[in-house]
Amino acid sequence: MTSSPPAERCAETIIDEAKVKQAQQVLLDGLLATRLADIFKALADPTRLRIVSVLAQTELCVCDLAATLGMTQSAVSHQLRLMRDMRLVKSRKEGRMVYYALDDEHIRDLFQRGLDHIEHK
Amino acid sequence: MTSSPPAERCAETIIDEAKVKQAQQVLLDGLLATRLADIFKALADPTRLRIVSVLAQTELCVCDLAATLGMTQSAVSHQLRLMRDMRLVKSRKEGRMVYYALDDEHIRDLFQRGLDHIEHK
DNA sequence: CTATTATATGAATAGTTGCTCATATATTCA
DNA sequence: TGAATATATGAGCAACTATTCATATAATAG
Repeated sequence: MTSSPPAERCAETIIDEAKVKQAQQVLLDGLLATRLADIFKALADPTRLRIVSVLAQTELCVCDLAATLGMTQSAVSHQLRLMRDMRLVKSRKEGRMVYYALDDEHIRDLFQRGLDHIEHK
Repeated sequence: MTSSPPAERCAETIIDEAKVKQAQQVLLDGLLATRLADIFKALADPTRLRIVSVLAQTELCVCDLAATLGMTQSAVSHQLRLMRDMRLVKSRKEGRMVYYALDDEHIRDLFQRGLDHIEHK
């Protein structure tokens, strides 16, 4: 990747200097914003949400998950890998089956809260 | 919803028929999953999160927002358009300036809750 | 009127994402 | 052992996203 240009600010006008200063006090830090975005990204896909909705209730092996969703084993497995990397789910091997379960109370909480918002309103 | 389609469905094996049936009971409906995903998508970007963090506190005109974030007016304006389409923010025109403010308590709530999770843990 | 300025927006582009298809790995069974 | 089966994964691709750049619109100032 190329190095970014010199530290040239951002040549936009400022209307209210004081307001901008104040805004910058509450402005979410860049790294924090990225980490927070990653959490929401984990839930920003219908397939993953459906997986969460099921695993919030019970653990399930990959092929039963696939059958439940009506999707291919491959598609589900790929998503599970992502979700595992994001520490959203954990897996447990039993014979040739692998059982997945939710592994993040934050996610369960955000999921439920989002759902509440949609449902009563 | 109605009776299940022809036995074919998705040619994957099922390990535990009963578990799958139960899972399908709690499985999030496709349309609902999409709508919920859209909510989380709104928060799944660092720039939008930073905008939310500022607008959660005060309204601001586009160029002051741009200055606060250190981004171009165009980039911010494009995001604001998206956020407006998602009914996340509302705008108020005053002279040649346009002031934006948060317009969704759900979002403010989810944002704060996500932030809490990151911060104390 | 013309020039300036605040905002909006279309087109282009680089980066990301979610799936399919083919195949690899690993475990069980006959 | 070899066949069957549950899962994982790499490559490829189509769709989507966030930004930039150029320009359009609209309001104000002189």
